[in-house]
Amino acid sequence: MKSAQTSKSERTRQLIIEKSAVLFNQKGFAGTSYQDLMEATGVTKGCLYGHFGSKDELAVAAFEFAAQTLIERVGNAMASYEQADDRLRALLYFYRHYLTNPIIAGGCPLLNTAVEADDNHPALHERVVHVLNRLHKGVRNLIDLGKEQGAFNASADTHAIATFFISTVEGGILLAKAYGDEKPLQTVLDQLERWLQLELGSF
Amino acid sequence: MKSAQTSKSERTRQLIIEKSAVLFNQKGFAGTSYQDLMEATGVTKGCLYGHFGSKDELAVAAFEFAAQTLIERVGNAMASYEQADDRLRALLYFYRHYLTNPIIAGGCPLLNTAVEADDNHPALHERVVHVLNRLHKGVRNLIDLGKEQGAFNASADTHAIATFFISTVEGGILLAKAYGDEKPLQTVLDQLERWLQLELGSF
DNA sequence: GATAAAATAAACCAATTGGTTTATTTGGTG
DNA sequence: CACCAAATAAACCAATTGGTTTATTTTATC
Repeated sequence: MKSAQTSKSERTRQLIIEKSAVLFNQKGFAGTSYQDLMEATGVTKGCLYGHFGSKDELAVAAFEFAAQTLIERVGNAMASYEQADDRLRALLYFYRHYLTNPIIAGGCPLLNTAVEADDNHPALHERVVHVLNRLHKGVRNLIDLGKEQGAFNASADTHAIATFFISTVEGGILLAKAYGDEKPLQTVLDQLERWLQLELGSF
Repeated sequence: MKSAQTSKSERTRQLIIEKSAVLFNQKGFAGTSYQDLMEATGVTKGCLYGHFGSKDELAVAAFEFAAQTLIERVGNAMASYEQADDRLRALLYFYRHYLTNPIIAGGCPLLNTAVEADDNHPALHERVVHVLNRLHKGVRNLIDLGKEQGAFNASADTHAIATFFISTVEGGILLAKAYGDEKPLQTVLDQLERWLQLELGSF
């Protein structure tokens, strides 16, 4: 009827992924059981196994979805601007509302998954590294754009700034989540913004 | 009967705590089973339950130990200096070698435990917040000392700097752990050091 | 060297784990 | 409208989970 492109199966698969992503993000991989997944998705175990061969496979798909959503949201936040300085402001604004307007419940999936995966789950860990690379590259591209546009200091260390940016933001998210209060993240972003102005030239 | 300082029981208890702390830090609370704990401690299940009434209780004791060790190490790193600027340098130096000379295998227990606990484990979460507060207070005290000694800019925002400091360092540890490479942490600390020099006046 | 404290080995428990299979509906779609 | 993909309900599995109990052995300390 509606869409010839999304079959029932595909829609169910997507539903499973989206609901599972929240669970895994909140409870972690080891902390999430099939019982939890069945309750959260509203789908039977047989259906779950019909779409994903194992918990690992589902967890990877769920993380990919969460990461893709993150990347898209970051992209969308900046998409309407052409000037790098505007884009950078939009990026900071995006993270400023990260907790009140979350990508996915349970905090940053990159942070959460990285912590659990790096010692325990090679498949997930590999994806985490890949997404971190994408994010890092995105920030680097933004800085390089600003340099080309003459808005940013040409001698700024693009790579170091990108690393510092991601570390700072993830650390801020960690504190905000731990305290159940977005203020630490706001504080961190305020400081980061001032630092960026010094490093890149005022924007 | 009871011996003076370290009874057999106390020594075993400490052994259990120390070995468990590593496991929990690497595998997380949900990811660690009694089977794992028995193997890691070399002690039987009966002995484990003789000392700790439940996995929760043991996890809390193990985290307290890890956190106490962290606080002590940070303190020791700075203890031999009287000047706040020297202490701050020592603190940065301490974190510079955080991964090659780790407090406990598996990365930062504060970071790891915070991520798993805040949505799942109220008892652990409470301890995490408490330790974060202690750490924050420690950094604030250091900054205030520097102000009193006239080494740091008196108008610097102590609270915000402490928050930024912790966020940045934890974010750097996250990246370094994810990449299995201490370079991101080095980069982050380089940037943080430059930023602190600007904020506090060169030290 | 005696002895109480500490630790072991083991059986035991009910519940849950991740995962499989199959017969039976459901309902989307052609 | 009829068919078949998709989803359900259920039983089933062996292994493991956190946790308990008890009889036995080790050992620290007096």
